[in-house]
Amino acid sequence: MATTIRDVARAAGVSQATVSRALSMPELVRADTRARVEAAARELGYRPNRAARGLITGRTGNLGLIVPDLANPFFASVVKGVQAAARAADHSVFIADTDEEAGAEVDLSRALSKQVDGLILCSPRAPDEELAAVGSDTTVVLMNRMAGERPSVTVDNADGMRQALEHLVALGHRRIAFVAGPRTSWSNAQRETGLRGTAEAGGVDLVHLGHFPPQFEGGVAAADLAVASGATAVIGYNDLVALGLLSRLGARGIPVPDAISVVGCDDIGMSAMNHPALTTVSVPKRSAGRATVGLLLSMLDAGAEAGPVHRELPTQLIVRDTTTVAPVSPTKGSTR
Amino acid sequence: MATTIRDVARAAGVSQATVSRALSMPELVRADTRARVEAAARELGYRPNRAARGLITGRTGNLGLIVPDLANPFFASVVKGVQAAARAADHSVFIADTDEEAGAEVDLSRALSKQVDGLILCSPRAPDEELAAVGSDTTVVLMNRMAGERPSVTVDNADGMRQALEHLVALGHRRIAFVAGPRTSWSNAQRETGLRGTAEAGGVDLVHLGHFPPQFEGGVAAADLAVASGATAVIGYNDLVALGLLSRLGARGIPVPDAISVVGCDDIGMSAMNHPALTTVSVPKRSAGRATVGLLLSMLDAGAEAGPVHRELPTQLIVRDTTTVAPVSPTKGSTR
DNA sequence: ACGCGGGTCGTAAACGGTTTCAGACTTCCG
DNA sequence: CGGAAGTCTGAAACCGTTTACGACCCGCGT
Repeated sequence: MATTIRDVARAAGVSQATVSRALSMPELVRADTRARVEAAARELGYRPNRAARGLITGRTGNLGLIVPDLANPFFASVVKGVQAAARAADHSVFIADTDEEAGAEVDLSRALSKQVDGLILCSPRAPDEELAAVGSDTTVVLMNRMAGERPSVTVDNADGMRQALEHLVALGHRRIAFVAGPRTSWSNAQRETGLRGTAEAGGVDLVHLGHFPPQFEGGVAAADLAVASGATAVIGYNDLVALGLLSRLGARGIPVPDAISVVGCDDIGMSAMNHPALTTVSVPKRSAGRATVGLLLSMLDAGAEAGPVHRELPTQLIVRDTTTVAPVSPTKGSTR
Repeated sequence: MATTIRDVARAAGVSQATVSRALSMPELVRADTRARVEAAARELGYRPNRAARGLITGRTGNLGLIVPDLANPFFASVVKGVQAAARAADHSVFIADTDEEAGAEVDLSRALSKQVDGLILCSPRAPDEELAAVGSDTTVVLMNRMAGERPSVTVDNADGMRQALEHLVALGHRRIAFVAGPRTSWSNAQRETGLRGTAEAGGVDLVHLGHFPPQFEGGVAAADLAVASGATAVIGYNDLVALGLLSRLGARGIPVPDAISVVGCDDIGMSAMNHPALTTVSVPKRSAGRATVGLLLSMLDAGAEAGPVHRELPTQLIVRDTTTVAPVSPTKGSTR
């Protein structure tokens, strides 16, 4: 039914081999026959079947992307970056959403592995040993986390936290709360160590508030703990968490940023739209997506020659309206 | 390198044909040899190459999904629904993001058509004739719009608008503005006709405010026009638009809902999180995604026997905090 | 005239599966 | 014990493409 290479060959009066060559290695075939083939192909609307080609070349021209939750704007942006880069390189991308379901990435990656040249795995929470199970069949690059010797693309979370903390310190805050994300999240760990390091250096009281789901509701739940802690500023694991904080603080009538400053992380679109606009550390989501497919693609045609690679992208604090100088008389905490 | 059907055959001491049968038509092979084959397959970790299978069966087990913008939470939810349903049916899905770029769906669908059994096209803005160009090669079902005789899944936009309008009328509003979405958007047209119909029946002044981009910024831009129009309530094309309206109204110090009521459409997650929470007409995004793959899959194994099909899902007004009774003395407009 | 090399092109064998067809083996019955 | 019917299994063709190999033609040098 669909037009095949044989149809083109017949129409052009040549063999299939010539058609194949004319289209993919044009310099190997004489100019006039090449023209005949091209004309016939255009005429018949021929498009090579990539699956059949992949069968013999080993390259399918497909990439796989596994993310925990497409509805999370952070991942949505990453996906867009991946998409764009893949399309530019003439690749298609399978996208699978694990729905935050533990262990699903293993199944999904196995299902995909035969159909793709490489896999991008975005699995912040899965334990390392689980990741080890995936991708013996296909080349895998991790995104937004590191694990073992696996190639990966990450963002400099620790430095982002440093920027946020120094910003707050410069504003006079000395007791600062951090609303932690999921206990097993890789980037949460990064952010915590980043915070701890600069907190010690800067002499600030860092209050660690339990582990909360990295969503709006998590921030809502954490807000009361934050004000009770006597902190004059709160850093949310996430923009979503930070927005949750803002919401609950607003509901309680606590003015932001005058009574308490809030900063988020990720810089999702919503943050700029909020009122007041959220101060946040921006992570290059699109670029990270692009960089990851760049790395993956380069690994693919390097032919596993270079060792494991790692790229880390910078983060950047964006100061908006939810941070200001610390209130003059903090309710409690060390002001000495 | 990867284990093939031949490896399994050798390990089990049978031919490839038997392996193939044992795994896909188990009743055709004797119980003991079937057991041997299954054991060998499990042992070697054999997973059939779907691309190779597709080459001869014509079914790849892949679906394609083309959406205008993954970062838009509306589409993100739809995608999640599609994902879930596809996974349940043991299918993988290619996702392509056109980035709102006109004409991109044609290219993308052509690129994908050979690799998928069917295509879900979510292209609210493209003109009908452009859609006609896509999908002569593969079966296509439209999502969130109709066009010609194409099979499609939509939501009852018009009825949703009716519910919203009746809600506002019941609250005493008589002059109501609608912030229209893109001029060429199918669902915008649906929503406008739904509004116009019930507006006439209910005797309300419907103010049509230009065409705005279906985003937060669109709402921001439209807000001032809305208050100037003298309307006591505004319906946004979108939740994003409605949130933009709320933002600008808040910035101008106009109290919502006391001075003006606002209602959105779609019920994206953000709407419930806003303060005040947005009254909106909820559209079943996930279900729509699921229903679309259901329809597509049923068409695929019906073998093009049934004619074009259409499914329409209901919408449901969700009353939250941005709507209340009309203010007693509207600035202007017909109060007679 | 002959051999040789380079440029073009066709034949056929892969790739990893499925499916048709026919043969081999059982089983059962007369 | 022979044969018919039925059950399993294997050989081979096929899906659409790429590619190794060889055939052919041409012009060149000797």
